[in-house]
Amino acid sequence: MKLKIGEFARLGQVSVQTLRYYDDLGLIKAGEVDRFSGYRYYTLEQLPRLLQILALKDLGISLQQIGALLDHEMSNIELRQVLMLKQEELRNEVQGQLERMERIEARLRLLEQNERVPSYEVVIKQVEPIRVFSEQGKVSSYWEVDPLWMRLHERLGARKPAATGPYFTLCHASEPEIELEVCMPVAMDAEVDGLDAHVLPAVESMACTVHHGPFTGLITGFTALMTWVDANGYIIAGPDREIYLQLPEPGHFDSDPSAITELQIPVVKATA
Amino acid sequence: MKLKIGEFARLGQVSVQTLRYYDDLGLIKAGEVDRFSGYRYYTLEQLPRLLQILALKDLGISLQQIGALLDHEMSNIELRQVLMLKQEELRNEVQGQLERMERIEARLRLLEQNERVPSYEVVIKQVEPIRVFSEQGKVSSYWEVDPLWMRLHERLGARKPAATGPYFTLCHASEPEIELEVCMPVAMDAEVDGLDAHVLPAVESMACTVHHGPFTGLITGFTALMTWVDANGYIIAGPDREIYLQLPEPGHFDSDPSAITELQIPVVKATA
DNA sequence: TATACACCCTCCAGTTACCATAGAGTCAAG
DNA sequence: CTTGACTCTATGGTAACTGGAGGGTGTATA
Repeated sequence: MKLKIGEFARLGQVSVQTLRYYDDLGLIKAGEVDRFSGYRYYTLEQLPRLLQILALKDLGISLQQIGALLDHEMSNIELRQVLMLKQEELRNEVQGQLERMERIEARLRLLEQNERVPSYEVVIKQVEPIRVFSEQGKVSSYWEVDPLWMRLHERLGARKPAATGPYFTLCHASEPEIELEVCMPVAMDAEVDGLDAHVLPAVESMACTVHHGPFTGLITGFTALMTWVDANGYIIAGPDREIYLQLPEPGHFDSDPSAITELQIPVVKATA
Repeated sequence: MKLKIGEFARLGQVSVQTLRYYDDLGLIKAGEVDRFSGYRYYTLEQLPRLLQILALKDLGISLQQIGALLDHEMSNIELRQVLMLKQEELRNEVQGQLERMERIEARLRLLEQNERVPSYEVVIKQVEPIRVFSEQGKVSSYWEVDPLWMRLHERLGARKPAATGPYFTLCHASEPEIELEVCMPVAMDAEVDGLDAHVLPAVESMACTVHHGPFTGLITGFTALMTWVDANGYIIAGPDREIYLQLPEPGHFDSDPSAITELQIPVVKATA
């Protein structure tokens, strides 16, 4: 009693191509192949093997592994490990998908209010430790930060080391007073005698967005960023940063539309 | 201020190849390409677009759709639909994955007890309606089913229509008495004058396995099937079927190892 | 000025588990 | 003998990249 491939396929609830594919892979060879026509013939005895394949595939195991398994090249201790790994993988995937669903919800809510594609996109990055020369101080307004830059400039004097990235500002506190730190990133081994640089530790997850336009708009950028952070179930976990990717023309800080500034806030997932 | 592809990639936290890929797709073209070296140069102004792409991708939207979206070929009503569809899709996926995890658990438990790959694989199929000529009756034991077959045979006499599949038995009840129905599947339009066939309705989900060996072992097959059904959170929802894919040699029902029988039980997912 | 080294280019192959199609051959019934 | 359902091989496609070969470019240092 031989079955043509189509009949066998129906019994196993798979497509004919799939069977041919498995044949090519050697996963389940046809019991007999007609020498002249090339027709594959299967027997009912092969059905259990096909079903085993489908069952294992259904658990998410790759065809390669299934092959190894069925040819007894894999002990059931290994199978166990594979299964537990798969489970772990699935757990993570489910977790990720749930988070993605949350983000979609947030986006849909945003869409309710806003008409167009939002102007601020937020991403979560990891940030490496950065070594900086910096100058910290209290200011009475965000526009009074210049003196800090000048002090930094003076301190470094002529022996300025090379900056390894754009300058930025850290905001340590805004209440009761605004406390800022202006930073110039330098190489990990850079030294200027008599001055000490310090290292900002790495940040696991940093919510980031990019503001495009004059500094007067930075506040809306921060607002959008904070809104996102909140809507996506994060909480703030450190001083935020303002990174001057592209400075405005000197003297036009409030009007040059070509300025580009990255806004960053360290966050952690709220565990509620 | 132009950025080389590597710098731009770092800002967006993507790989250089990815940027080149997106360039090929036209998703985000380099702002300038050196005519001679072929070097791509990006500007900071392009960063927001890249971040938008990444944000949308992160929501699970395909690059194609993102392209359409950013080029304003897709209204935000459509975006909304896409997002809601995605959400639905994710919900189903999560559902599926949770079920898969359950199956893996069941398999792991099975592995605890059993040493080898299990001898019975279970699959869930959909089953089409089947038209049958059948003979129903009560028997005192599963070995007393022969008379039913003979009655069916007699009734059909010489005017036997062609069977459209293997013969099978339905088990309507096993308590207090065993009530069986022996069936011969026929075409939907087959008629034998004076006899009426009836139609077994389609079954949404049928738990199926294949028993390979003499009939005496059928009981272990059914046991395995029921165990699986139970372990995977299903409950029985109709009469089971025994399909004689390959009958044993006549007179050796209890010993012929080449018999192949498919065991089927209609089930529904337990809603607990 | 030479050279080292990091960076960039294009093109191609590979990943997974199949599906679709073309063009040709085969089988069983009427 | 034809018809229609089936089968064969071989190739190309899917999504979103990754990796590599083989070769050119840009800049900082010796």
